[in-house]
Amino acid sequence: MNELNPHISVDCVVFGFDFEKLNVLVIDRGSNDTSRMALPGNLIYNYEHLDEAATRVLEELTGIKNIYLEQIGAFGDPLRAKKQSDQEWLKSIRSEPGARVITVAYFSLVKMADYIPHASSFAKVASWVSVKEISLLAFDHLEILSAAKDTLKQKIKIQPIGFNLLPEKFTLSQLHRLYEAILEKPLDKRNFRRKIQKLDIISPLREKQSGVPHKPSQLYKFNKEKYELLTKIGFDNFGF
Amino acid sequence: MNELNPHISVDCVVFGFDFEKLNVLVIDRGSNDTSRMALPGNLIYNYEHLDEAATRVLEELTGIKNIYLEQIGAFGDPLRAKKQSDQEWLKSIRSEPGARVITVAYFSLVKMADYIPHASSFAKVASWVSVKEISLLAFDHLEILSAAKDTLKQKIKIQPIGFNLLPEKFTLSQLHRLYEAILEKPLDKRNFRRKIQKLDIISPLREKQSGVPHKPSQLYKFNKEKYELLTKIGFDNFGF
DNA sequence: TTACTTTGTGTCCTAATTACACTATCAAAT
DNA sequence: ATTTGATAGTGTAATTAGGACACAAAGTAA
Repeated sequence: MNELNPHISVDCVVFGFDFEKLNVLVIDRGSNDTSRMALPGNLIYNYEHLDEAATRVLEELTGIKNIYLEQIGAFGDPLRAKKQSDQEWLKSIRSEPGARVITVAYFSLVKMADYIPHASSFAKVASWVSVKEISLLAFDHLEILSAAKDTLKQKIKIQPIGFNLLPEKFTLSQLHRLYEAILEKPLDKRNFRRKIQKLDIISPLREKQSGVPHKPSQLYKFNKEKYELLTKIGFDNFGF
Repeated sequence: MNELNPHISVDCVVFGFDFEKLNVLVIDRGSNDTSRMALPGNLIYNYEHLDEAATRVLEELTGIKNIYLEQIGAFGDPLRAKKQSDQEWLKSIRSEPGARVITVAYFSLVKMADYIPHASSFAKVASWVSVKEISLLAFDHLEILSAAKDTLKQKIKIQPIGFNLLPEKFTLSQLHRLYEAILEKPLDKRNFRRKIQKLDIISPLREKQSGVPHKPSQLYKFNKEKYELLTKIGFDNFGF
């Protein structure tokens, strides 16, 4: 048995929604070649909780605090260091030859407006890429992304986490398109609206869209209090 | 930053069903004191996949192969080594002072008859303990057990994994009690039977119970083929 | 033969789901 | 001022699923 202990990193799948499709934050490690794009991640400190490490990595990258974060699981097989060939990255983690990396993956939901790549003053620049356009990523990050999508799909069926992807004020159409984007299937407009309204976890505001070249839409906000009531009853099924 | 790398272990929550309640395999590390009971687990080898490590640990412990295993997630905060006081265990993992342990937790579903503690010829003896009776475990294992129960509850709603806990031939009543035990809520007998039969993933055998002091029950087997058909349609909701 | 135990079944009522199409309201262009 | 284009917003009917509920049947044991 090799006595080397593995390195532990956290990788984050940060989802954002642009009112049309799901996007993910990726770090461009050179060209525009997707095989050189990676999920944001870093080694954990020795004194750090796993969840805190993920929070830190995201804040270092985007400056966003109070981010919705959820663990996906642990990834990393012993061949990972051999499969990937990025010597620079290997050095950057102070890798001894033969040492492996185990990564604990997280997924995160943020309001896209909270992170605008070129406005950021952070070292590595991450950029938003449509989830559908990603067919290759560095390391095992494609597998992690895939797991993140699955976890998100499941999770949104039992908890109202989608609101983390929308601004405080949003329209039913935006919420509708969000659910369609996450679940990757069309949902009937009227049935969706009826269902979401019956849940009674969103409240209409005294405000409508303005400046849009069509009928302005009613704005709503997520009603956390009413949702808390539901969970106390053991509610865990949004029926999608 | 401390340069020590953490140790990685796998811990397994092995569920078994005795036709009445859910049980878990725990290792008795001394007395009958539950604070000294722990989930089976071990350090991973450096050349080992995470899933393989979990498979190995279980086989070393119980001799069972082809076990249903699913990752729950990674656990372990930097204080774990301080919180727990078991010096013997610390030594057994060759722990440097200050080194932390991160554990990747798995849950596993086995047929209880496949592992009978005292018939085993394995070093550490694990024993079956009713899940409901466990209110304390060593390390952070109670937290892991709790996560395992939650994961199992969710998972059984979308995949027919419960059959891993039953023998090849089982009765509808046994399946019924299994679902009640996992979901921790009563399910109406007739409604349960109707629902499970409509799914069409179990097939009656030309065989009935015998030797029981009551009306003998029809035996069924899980029909994997029909289930595969369902999944191809994207079916993922058992409606519990 | 009786007592005991568990199996196995059907109906009614309510709630949830699906499929489906037209009018209303705004900005922009003419 | 009128038209065009775009999206918002709404209801109903038919089907399907879910929940509550009680009694006869088939075996063993006494």
